[in-house]
Amino acid sequence: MVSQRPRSRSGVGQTRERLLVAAREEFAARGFDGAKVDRIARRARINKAMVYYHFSSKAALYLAILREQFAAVAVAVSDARGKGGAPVEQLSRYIDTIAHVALARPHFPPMWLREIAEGGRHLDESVLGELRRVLETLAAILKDGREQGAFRPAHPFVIQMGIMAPLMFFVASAPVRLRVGRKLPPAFALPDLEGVVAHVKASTLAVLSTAPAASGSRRASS
Amino acid sequence: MVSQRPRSRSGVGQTRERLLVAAREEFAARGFDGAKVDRIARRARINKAMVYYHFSSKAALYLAILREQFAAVAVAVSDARGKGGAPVEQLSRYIDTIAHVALARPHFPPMWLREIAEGGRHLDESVLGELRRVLETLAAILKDGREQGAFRPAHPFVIQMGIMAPLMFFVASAPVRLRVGRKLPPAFALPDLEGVVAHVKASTLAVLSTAPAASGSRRASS
DNA sequence: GTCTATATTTTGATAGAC
DNA sequence: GTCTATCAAAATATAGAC
Repeated sequence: MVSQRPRSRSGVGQTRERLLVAAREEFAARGFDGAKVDRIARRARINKAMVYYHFSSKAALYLAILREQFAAVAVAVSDARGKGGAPVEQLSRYIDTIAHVALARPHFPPMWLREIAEGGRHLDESVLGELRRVLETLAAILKDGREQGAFRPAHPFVIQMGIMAPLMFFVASAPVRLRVGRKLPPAFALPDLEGVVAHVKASTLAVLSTAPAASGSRRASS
Repeated sequence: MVSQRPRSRSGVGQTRERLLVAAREEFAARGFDGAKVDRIARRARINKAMVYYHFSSKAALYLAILREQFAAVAVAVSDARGKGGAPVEQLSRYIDTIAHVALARPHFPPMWLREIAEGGRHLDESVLGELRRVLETLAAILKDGREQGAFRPAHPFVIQMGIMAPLMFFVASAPVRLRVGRKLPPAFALPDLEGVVAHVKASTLAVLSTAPAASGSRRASS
């Protein structure tokens, strides 16, 4: 089940990269069961046997990609927290970071949605660990805020849902939104991610904030 | 591609119901590609040939289930809106209704997440139509609120993400949350749906509201 | 309406030459 | 490291008897 990366570095070793890129696209677009090894190989312009040279199975390949994606998210939010600042600022940066990762790694949101739907059947301990790191980063921010009197008590899981879910959903739902929006009155002009980020920030901070909201200061959308 | 329901009503006609129940479970748990017709038949305690007697293909069966689920959501929110009341009340009821449907039909959230991830590949016009009805119901509530000066302008799509996404995500993520939470400090006691509903209501209303928030009146979680 | 085969294709995975 | 050829096991779908 492990990725058994060959240690020799002859040639550019570009094949493995192409394989990973192709697999990421295929898994994101079709899911684990919908993805076909043949198709991955074709996309990567390599032979199917090469897939099994680099990874012991389709499942191992999938897991490697999943792990890399979650690790990237965990590192990103951890780095963001490392920049310090007031709790409100940190939370805002946390949200920006999630949104940024979702944009920079467009395969992450669909894969994450699928894993949720799947009940996490493909998640092993290492991936769960990365997930925990993300949640712990958020929890630390909330704790700081509470101790400094800026935030009221709140459940990290709940806050995480309020942040992560709309962002993942929004990015992943682009194709569906296009199709639904096409037959809707023009007042429904499709929003952009920035609008969603602004909404998530405003709504999350409003719930957490202990300070009376300055009425009229926050935009709800673009 | 259509469900070609036989018109004869001899016997209790229970087979078809069992088939639908089994298929719903299988599709929700495994997705379209992961679901196997053999397994659906076994679960329904019928023969595989019976599946094809009732539905022309696996895809047609899947679509029938998807359509029924989305129609139920559309009807539920439409009914909820029909009960009238002030915009704030209506929006609150809209959120309750979505949460209630997600609980009453536990297969809906995972199927919805998967369809999003899939880019809506299996959604046909009839399903998209139901989806539009849901969005239009929300848009009508927001419009009322805006006209009555209770809500500030907001993008229906964005508001929909802020409501739908956390609820779907939360319900569907129960298994993953269990596994992640198991190794987290006890302060992370798992939240319940009510906590999420309260958060979604509070945060959405806070963003939309034109009235200064009464500081300290809203709980963020349970 | 229901079942027992069975046809046909696809798919994950491997053997073995180069 | 890379390819060709191929196996063995699923999986969708159908024929046809009862």
